[in-house]
Amino acid sequence: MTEKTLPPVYAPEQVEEKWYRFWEEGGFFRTGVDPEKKPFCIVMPPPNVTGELHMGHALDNTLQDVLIRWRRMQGHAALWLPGTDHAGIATQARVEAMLAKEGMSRYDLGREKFLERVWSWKERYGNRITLQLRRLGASCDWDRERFTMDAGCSEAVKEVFLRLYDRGLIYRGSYIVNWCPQCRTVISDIEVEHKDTAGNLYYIKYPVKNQDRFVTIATTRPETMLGDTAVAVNPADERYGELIGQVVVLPLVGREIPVIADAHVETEFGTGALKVTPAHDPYDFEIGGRHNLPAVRVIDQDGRMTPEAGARYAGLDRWECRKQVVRDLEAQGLLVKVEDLSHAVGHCYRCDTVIEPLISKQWFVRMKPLAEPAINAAREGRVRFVPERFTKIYMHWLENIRDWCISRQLWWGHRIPVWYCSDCGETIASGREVRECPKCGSARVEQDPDVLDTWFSSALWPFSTLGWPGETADLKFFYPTSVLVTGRDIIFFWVARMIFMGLAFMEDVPFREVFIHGLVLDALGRKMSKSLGNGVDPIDVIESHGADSLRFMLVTGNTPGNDLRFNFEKLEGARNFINKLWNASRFVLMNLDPEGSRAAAPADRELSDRWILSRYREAVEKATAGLGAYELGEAARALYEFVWDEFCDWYVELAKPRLYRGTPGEAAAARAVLHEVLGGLLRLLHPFIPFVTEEIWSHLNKGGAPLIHQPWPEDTPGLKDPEAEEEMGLIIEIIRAVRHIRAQMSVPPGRRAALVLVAPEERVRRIIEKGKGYIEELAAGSVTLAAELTAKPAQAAHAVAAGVEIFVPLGGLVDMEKERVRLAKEIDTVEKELARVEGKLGNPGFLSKAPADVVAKERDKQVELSAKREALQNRRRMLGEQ
RNA sequence: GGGCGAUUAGCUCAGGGGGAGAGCGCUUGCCUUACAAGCAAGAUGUCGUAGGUUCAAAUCCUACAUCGCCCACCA
Repeated sequence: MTEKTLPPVYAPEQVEEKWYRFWEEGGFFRTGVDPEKKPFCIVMPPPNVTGELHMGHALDNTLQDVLIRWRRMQGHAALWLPGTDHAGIATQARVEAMLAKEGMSRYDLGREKFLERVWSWKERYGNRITLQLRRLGASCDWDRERFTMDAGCSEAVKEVFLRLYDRGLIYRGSYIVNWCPQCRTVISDIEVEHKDTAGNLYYIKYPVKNQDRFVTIATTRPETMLGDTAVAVNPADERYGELIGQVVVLPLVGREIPVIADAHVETEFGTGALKVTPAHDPYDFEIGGRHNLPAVRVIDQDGRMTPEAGARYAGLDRWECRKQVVRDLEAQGLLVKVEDLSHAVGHCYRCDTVIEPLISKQWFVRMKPLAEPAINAAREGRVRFVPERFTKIYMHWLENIRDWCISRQLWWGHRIPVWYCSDCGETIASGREVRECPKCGSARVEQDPDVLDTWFSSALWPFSTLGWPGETADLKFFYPTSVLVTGRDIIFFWVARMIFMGLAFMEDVPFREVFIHGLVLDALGRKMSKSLGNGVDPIDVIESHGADSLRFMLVTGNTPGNDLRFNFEKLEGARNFINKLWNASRFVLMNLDPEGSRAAAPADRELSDRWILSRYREAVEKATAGLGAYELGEAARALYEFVWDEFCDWYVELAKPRLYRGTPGEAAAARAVLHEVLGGLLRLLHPFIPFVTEEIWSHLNKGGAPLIHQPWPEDTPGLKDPEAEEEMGLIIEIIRAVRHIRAQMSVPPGRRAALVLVAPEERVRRIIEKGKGYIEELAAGSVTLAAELTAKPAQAAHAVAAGVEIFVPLGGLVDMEKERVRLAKEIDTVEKELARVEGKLGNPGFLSKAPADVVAKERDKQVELSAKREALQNRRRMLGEQ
């Protein structure tokens, strides 16, 4: 009776919360070390604590959840370890913005108070995204939730820093770095986004000292000329040969600077003469290093000109100064021309401000020694990318890697565990607070004010979350983790760094496989972004269509590594599918044997039962294979097709007459098979759409164990029933043909028509015999057709002669004549090829001289071709010889 | 400048050496006791262009074109 209470439309909002609570509180997501089971572990890419769930997260976490739920059902110790990232710049900026509203800056509060504010902000808002992940259905082991700045992770960060420092792989130095004047911190090379920007190329004359001539240089940044300390030309450049070693007078400044030769100067670009500003250009910095040039710093940390730029310019904003310099040059007649130029300009990935290269003292990680093992690991296949092509991108980056700048001028983050003695200048790296200098005993020691790049702690995530630097059972059991699922946008930021850190500290890769997915684009194919305002909020979607619909939409039609367009039609398609499943289940539940007798002896099964069970095996096979190959979209699609096109459209319809009008035995058999297949389907679909399947399961298996812990259906290709599949396949074709006749040709009841079956006669008779009932049922009203079913065109003609007016060749809804021609051609080519192979094999010279494997290959080919020829000839026979 | 991906039905996309696929949209007919978020029947494609390999190419190879992405110190 309760079955009747199931509404005809599935209402996700009424069940999702209930089931999530049931799973979480029931401890169904919990996993620990279990030597009886195989470990399967995914460490979640930690979303920013400041974050709100966006479509990218939804996709990433859906894929992970599908894999985890699948492996859990397969009986693995499936651990999905969640957590969040402290997101240095992002979080600090968020809290600073809050302070700004109160009219304060972090400096007003001071470091300690400010950090307190950030922590309380984190306590208050930091769990937001994890709550949103729950709504998506993410089956993480929340008891193990971690944070990149919790005690354990902080311990790991310190330990790694100190060990790298001891190994000489971390050093401090003055280098030119990418400075963001807005965020007021240095950022690493990969945090700089190069954007093509429309700019100008200014041609400026530099007078040669004591001579009446000039060198004309070209620059996009005239304001930096105030810091020039040389002009460089290519030594092979004939135009400038005699100038090398001469001195030019820097306009506006009056400084005398040398003309030097450097082989890296392009002769083609601009005038071939390059102004050298070591303090404000990475390239010039290197030239400066090679030639021992002084660096004159003319721009400060706020992007303003320094006193060294000269009184006229000091204090000006860099853009203001550019205009001023150009005006001044023009006034002095030193500006030759200005050209338009589109060139790549570095922007801050966070705030989009134009990066200012500055010389600054920072901490770096020496990358070459760390990169090498990471390259080897990929080359040797110890870590495998899916899709494969991302291996190349990863390798290319590591092969050309430069040292990693890891210090950040922020307060929120892992503070660099280094102290400096202001008396003797000693640098002390330590895991503990240092109060006095171990060298001179001075108490005037101060910790480095900077913190580490956020990605430094993320790089340790796969082992810091499992208890490193302790030697935990978790580490032994779950490390290396099974797979990393992430977007291709953070291969460098994160994936590569985890790999080299894992290799450096765990002596093994952090994960065996990296499953890369693309971006979620909007309906027009654009990146979803806040500034465009084209983002779709996953929570809105969950509220309107349910989490299962969102998940299913994200998984289907998505192939590894490729972008995915979000559109509502697809979402509706997913919802409709879920509703279809819901209704098919309603049907099964309504017809369930009230006595609960489910088992039907195989003997009671009829053709359609055998058929659907066999098709079900096929679905199991495809779903399992798809999941194993990370072809989740393919797996989901196979299930979609099975549910809709086979189970609903055919089997359920074929079961109805037996349920409604059949003998008790027939009805019981149908019920049992419906129950069995639906039960299996729910398992297969559970990883993709966990809520609705668990809900249906609870009705189907009252009082039983929940679906989430049911075993995944075994892949049993041996239980397939090819005979049933073939017979049923033909019957389905017949039914479709009969319907076609009726619909297209409007056969009124009572009028006679004939179907021509393209198959050997005795088979046709058998099929017709078996399929008669089905045909009468599903092509009702056409019953008079059944008697006329016939095997050969000739007989069809006979039927026509006997007053039958319409006939349609089956399989022959295709053009029979065209088919015959095609077949003839194919047989011809196969025969030709076969003749060639047989000729070869009949040649004693070939047999005695050719290598054994070549001969074997030819023999295989012969067998294959003969089989093919036979199949083709059979088909031709079936078409009916003329 | 280098690398990668895409190009298949009106739209969004799967597939992939031998008979062109799905969803949506469209046409026609249906509220048939699971479902109108549905059922049944249909129409629609020289699979970007040009070469090559092959008995056979939408599929593999090579160029090219268009779009997109990533990397890069031509100021």
